Amino acid sequence: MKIRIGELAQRTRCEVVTIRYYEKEGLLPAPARSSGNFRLYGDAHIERLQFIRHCRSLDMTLSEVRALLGLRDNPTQDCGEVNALLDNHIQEVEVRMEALSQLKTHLFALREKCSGARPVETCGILQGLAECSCHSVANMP
Amino acid sequence: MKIRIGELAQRTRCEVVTIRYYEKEGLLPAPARSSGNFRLYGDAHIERLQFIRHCRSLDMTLSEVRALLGLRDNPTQDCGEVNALLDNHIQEVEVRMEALSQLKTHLFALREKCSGARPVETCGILQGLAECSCHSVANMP
DNA sequence: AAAATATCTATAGCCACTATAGAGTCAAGC
DNA sequence: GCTTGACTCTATAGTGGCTATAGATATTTT
Repeated sequence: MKIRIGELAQRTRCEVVTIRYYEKEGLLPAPARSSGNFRLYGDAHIERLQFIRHCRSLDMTLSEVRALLGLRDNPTQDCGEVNALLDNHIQEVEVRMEALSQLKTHLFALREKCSGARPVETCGILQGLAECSCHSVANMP
Repeated sequence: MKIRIGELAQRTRCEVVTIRYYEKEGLLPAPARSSGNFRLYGDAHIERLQFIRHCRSLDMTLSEVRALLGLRDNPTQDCGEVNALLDNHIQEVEVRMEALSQLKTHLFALREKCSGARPVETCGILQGLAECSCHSVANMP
């Protein structure tokens, strides 16, 4: 039951180029090839790619995905590391949400400064943006 | 009152390389040069760079910053465009927050699936990740 | 047999920087 | 005057996670 890259892409809702990219990055093992040099994938590939896409849908980096795949491939005593990785990721997401929330506050404050119907020269928004940089640069991935 | 790039960097809390990058990108005009070919900046540069950094701290893209600088440089009748740009940006941030919030929900649900003290083979998290991709890939900048 | 579609490789681009290499400039101390 | 060290210069490559492109081959459909 071998499928080609296009069908794999359809089944996993993952772009063809992205599949090849994952292979190059070592996340997906290089599959068998047809006589015409087309990639031929089996069930294990489908499942593994689904795993990767699911991780990505949870906004994990490829390096996190790589780590999880490694733990899957080389099972250890218990899955503490898996939990730790996930906890870590959850924390990062929370930090990011907090940053975004503050950002929104600043943006609303800035938006309040102008109602929109006056000459650019006196626009409170542009003036607000020109004032001293009162908060640090958000560093979001 | 001309300062060199290092002092400009200090005053604006912006890396030296980033200043040169902004110049290359056309956000900052090329400054005068000393006899030894060092960049020499004046007050207008300082103010402009602060404006840029402030926009960046609000997570605007450089293309948004470029647009705002353009409106500043070529004042039009009223500042409706400025307001529109900001509203648009605020909306993007809101969309991003909503996505993150859903993400967190998914992550918590996944985290619940394993308490951490069992063999990797039966880890609910890894199993959860291997199951069908039930939500789309988050597309966050 | 021809046309349309799918696949192949290799390379460049995206964003907003960051890092590196190798050379030149300048002020202070000896 | 000479060295030391801090600063600056240009040019180039790398980051992440793809996306886009070009040009060549393979397979499928008409």
